[in-house]
Amino acid sequence: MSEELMTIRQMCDAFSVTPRTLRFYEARELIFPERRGQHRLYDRRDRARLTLILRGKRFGFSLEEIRQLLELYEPGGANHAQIAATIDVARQRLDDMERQYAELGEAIVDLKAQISEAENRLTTETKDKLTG
Amino acid sequence: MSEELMTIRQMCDAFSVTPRTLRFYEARELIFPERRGQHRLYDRRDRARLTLILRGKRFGFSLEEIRQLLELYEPGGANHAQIAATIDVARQRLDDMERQYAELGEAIVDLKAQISEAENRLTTETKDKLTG
DNA sequence: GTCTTACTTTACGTTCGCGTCAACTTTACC
DNA sequence: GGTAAAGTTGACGCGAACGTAAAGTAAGAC
Repeated sequence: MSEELMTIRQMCDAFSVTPRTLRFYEARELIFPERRGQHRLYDRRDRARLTLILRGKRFGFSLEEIRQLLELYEPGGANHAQIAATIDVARQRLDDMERQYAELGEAIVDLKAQISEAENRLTTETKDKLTG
Repeated sequence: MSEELMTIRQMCDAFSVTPRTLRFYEARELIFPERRGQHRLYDRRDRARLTLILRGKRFGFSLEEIRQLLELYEPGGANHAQIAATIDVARQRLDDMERQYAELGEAIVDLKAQISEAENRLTTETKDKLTG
């Protein structure tokens, strides 16, 4: 267990996904588990990538966008031009994320206000009944 | 023009959506334009709702979730129990949004670090070529 | 050895959020 | 009143991200 390999079931339990999902991500070339015979085995690297995949999904990125971003987290392999291209992609995503961050902050403030306003309506309505 | 009514085309141009999209939102009961004869006419309220719809979509909410949230922004009509239920939904959404906000902040820091690291790899590679 | 259990591939099905015709009706303009 | 522009209602199509059933394999338990 020098590499802390996990079976597909252990992965599913750990990350709350289904086997279908993991195989789907593999088909889309987002993760590359080893094969011991026919079975898949996931190592630390696969788990790190899956964490990033699930995070990306929560932010509304498509699997293809996530795949491109993951290249940025890979140490070697790509050539100069590829790295540069990936950086460009990443910078655009970063812009999107920062815009989304700001907007989300506003929306939170907004929603909070709406909630307390609605709460006031409730208590006021109650008071009306009591004093009416 | 006391209510600043807009045709579907004007709406599409103003919000960068297609007529199909607006009719789809109407079918899902997210907006309720008036009818002048057969044609739809959108007022200030419809535009406000559409703004919230598009914002919600950017945050990854489904149209059904958005529909529920929109009830919160509606002044009258609902009864006590309905308002209370809507507030519950809203609070859960708010939790999600705040979690997402925090996580997005981390992801931004993370991605920035990855980008500058990748940039360093580029410049280092260049230096290697120059000094090699 | 066979039974169970975990895993595999293949492949068709499903939901969401619209796109894209097709066929009609209005409305605007001359 | 004819015609073009804008709008209308179906209805089917489509890509993304899986769900799900079918059928096969491989390894350990007894």
